[in-house]
Amino acid sequence: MNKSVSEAVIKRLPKYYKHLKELEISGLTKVSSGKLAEMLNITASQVRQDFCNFGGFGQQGYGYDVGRLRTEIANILGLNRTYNMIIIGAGNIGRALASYKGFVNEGFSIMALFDVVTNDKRVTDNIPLYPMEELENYVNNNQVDIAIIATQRESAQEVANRLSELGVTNYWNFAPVELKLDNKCIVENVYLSESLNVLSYRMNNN
Amino acid sequence: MNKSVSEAVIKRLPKYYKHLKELEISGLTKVSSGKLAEMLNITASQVRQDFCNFGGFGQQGYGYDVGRLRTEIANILGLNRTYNMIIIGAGNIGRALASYKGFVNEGFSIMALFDVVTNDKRVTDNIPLYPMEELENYVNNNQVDIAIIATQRESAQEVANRLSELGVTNYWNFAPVELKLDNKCIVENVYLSESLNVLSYRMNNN
DNA sequence: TAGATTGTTAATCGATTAACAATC
DNA sequence: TAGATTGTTAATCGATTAACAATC
Repeated sequence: MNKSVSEAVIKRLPKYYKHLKELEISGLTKVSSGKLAEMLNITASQVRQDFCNFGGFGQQGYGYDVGRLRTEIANILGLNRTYNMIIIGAGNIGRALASYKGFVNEGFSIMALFDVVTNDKRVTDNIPLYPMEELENYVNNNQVDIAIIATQRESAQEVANRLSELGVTNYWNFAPVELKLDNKCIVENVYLSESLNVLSYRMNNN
Repeated sequence: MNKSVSEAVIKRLPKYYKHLKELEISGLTKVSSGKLAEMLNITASQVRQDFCNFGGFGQQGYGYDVGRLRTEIANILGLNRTYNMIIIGAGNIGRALASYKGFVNEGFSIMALFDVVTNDKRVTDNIPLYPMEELENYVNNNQVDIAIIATQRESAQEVANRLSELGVTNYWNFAPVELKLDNKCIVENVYLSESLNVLSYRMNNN
């Protein structure tokens, strides 16, 4: 099993998962590597190789059972459990993520928002907004699986350090910096401006 | 010159650019491939190979001139001009992007927001919010370089079709669907839930 | 049984890394 | 001149693709 699954494969897993959910909703119960390949715009070979990394979930001559495959991939992705998340930074992005309903369905719940300024900002939906001073107290008394860093670039590292000392190891980072944390920490970055720059690159080089 | 630059290289360009800006701010005027490699966490060879794709901007025995290199990469990325953007969908993400100040510095300005519901929502900062019926009229009378799709999943494709018919060819898509548009269109996707799923994968497989 | 389609090995392709002559 | 460092070619590594025996 997963002794170093390549980055490329990992990035495709959520795509498989998404398409399998769609297939399941549309009532299909079986799917072939060829069909999945078409949906993801890759080759059937690659689909089979990808699943082979995890043992292979198909049946020769038949294909893959949609429900089974979806469950297997959900397990691989860790979607068979729930995650408590907090957001640091109640600015535009922080509040947008807080009120976005899409994550909860997949087991990711946002428990609290933190910001230096708490007065002029409303609590978003039913999620409480705490001042930064409350961070230590909150984390010590609540399970925090993932911290979402949605602060200004300047304070992101400092906030991550504080969280790291409190034992938080998993970060979804929206600040345009590379967080330097010790090796046991896991950081997944969303660098919006890089994405926008790639778009403008393509606009000028196609 | 750029006869098929690989995806991997393209994705690194914004990172080079970001670090070069930092170097410039910190007052450094020269930088070596080794130094840049260290900043990006790659090898010096790779840095030189990357720049070689575009002709090479260095000087043997010296290194790269920070200002020159930054300008060259800015040109490659198309950052030597401005872009007029509109946002379709004034929900959480749409409004967050509208009020985010970071893009304007790089020449990306948000000119208008569109949504089916315009009454109960305030105009964000100074950006006007129009009803969807105004879309055709607006696009026909204003330069729109990039459309940001921030609608619900369900309406994203339909909105993109409308824009495409109006001649808009460049899309920054935040809806969790793959937009199907003709080949001359350029779509750059930001799939937040895929990023979150990769995070949970790593949390469960490290 | 015949047809379909997997899992997996082998071949190919492309990206990364190493090496080094060129030269500032 | 000697040291540093590029641009670029060659070697290596890893990912994708092709092929096919196994088998449902």
